[in-house]
Amino acid sequence: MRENTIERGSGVALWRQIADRIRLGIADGSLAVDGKLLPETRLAAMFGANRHTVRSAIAALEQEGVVQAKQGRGTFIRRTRRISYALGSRTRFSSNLEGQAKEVLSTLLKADTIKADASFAEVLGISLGAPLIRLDILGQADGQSVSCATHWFDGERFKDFESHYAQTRSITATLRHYGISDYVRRQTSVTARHAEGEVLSQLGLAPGAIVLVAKAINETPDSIAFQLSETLFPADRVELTVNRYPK
Amino acid sequence: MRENTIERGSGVALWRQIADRIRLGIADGSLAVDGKLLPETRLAAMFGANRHTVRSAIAALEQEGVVQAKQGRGTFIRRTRRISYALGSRTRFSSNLEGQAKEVLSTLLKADTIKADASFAEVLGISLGAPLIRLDILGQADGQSVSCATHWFDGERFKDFESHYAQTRSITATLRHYGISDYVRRQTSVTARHAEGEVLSQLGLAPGAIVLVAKAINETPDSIAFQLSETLFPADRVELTVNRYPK
DNA sequence: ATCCATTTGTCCGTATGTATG
DNA sequence: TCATACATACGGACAAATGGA
Repeated sequence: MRENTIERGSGVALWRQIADRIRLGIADGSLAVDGKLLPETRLAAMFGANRHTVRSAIAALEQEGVVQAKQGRGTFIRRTRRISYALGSRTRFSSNLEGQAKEVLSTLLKADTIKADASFAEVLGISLGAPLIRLDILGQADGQSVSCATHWFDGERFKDFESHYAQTRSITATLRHYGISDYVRRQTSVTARHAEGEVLSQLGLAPGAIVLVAKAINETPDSIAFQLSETLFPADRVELTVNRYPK
Repeated sequence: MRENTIERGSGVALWRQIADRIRLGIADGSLAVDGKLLPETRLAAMFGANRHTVRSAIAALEQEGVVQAKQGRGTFIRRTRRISYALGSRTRFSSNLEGQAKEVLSTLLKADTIKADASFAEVLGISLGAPLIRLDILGQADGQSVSCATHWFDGERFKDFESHYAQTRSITATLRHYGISDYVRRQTSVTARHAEGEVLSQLGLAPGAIVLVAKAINETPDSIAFQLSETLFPADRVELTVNRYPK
């Protein structure tokens, strides 16, 4: 659908660019023939690179669990489709992935209380330095990490949020405990960057992988913002969708 | 807001990772003090890297036009905020950027007719191999490239689309000529990857830059899909937003 | 059972890019 | 600017495994 060129000598290693391209080529089927990747020599010719370089790319993909090479037989594809995550007014993690994965799991990675800085305070309508609850939650679908989210809540309004969350393992249920029976997403903004730091291991990504970054504001039906969040999605495993009629 | 770590030996050169981080740091203000970037030694300490490496990163950003280093004075920031592009039912390029840029420009890069493959044919309800009009359009705001879109239309329904577009320079106006006075976006899916090939020069990006990829389906009010598009946005210049009430 | 083409795996050496001090 | 260490990329040669003729 787009170009064939690979850019050399500048920041991103050839093998990594090729790995990205192969991952895409597997997804849209252009580089795969019945469950098998095209041979290394073919790929090398297509990308205008040395076979060794292609091998490095394949080794990285093997590390990620995308493919598995077998001597004398070829390189077999292990995982293919991308999960769709819908961005809408009623965005909820687990219900969002229903039908796409058999098993959907949320794990609390970290919970603590920090002080609100200016930008948080303004959006949430609290004072500068007021307590702010921060939760880090890992989302998995069928044993594969698909998201890593940080959520922020007003620490005074939601006292002991962590303990309620620990019991229910659901943000929606915990909010209900505080009298919020319904909420909607005021805004989501999306951008992308390289994954870095601890999220690499949390999401099981190879260094240099790209993550989608979705920042969201949730509000009650009377338009009071009560939650901010920043969620990272591995760009090769997840696509975000915006549909005509948000449920 | 997130980690400080930089990953070495991993496909993406340190200087490029640092350049990406500095670009972000400029956008959110965390690495800039009144129009100036923090000194190289400070940055080197923050990233746990050598000053030479930070200098390489800054040189790349200078090449991109993001900053300008002046001997003895510091490194000055030339461009800063990210443009917000709203994804909604009524997504139109130029009206979308109103208020964010003084000058919004669309340039036709290429127009041709190809044959529909299976996936295009199915969504557009045309037959396999039927003519498909393809337009490549560059979007600029205040002299800066912000998007590079490929649009596909049914070649039989929209005969001579290119020439009408050339006159009006507007897809909305051209569609009106074919009796489509209104249309909405059925779906947008978003993912991200490294920019590659000719879009690098079209968008004025450094190799290795990340682009958001938005694939969209537009339909008439009676739910007939008539247009597919794939738009690339430089992730460091644009954020995509989804709002509560799509206009 | 043997040969052959295909395909991945391993080893050598060399040149250039990246990162540090 | 220099020196050093390691990562990246290339080229060639050959070994090892596979499956079909």
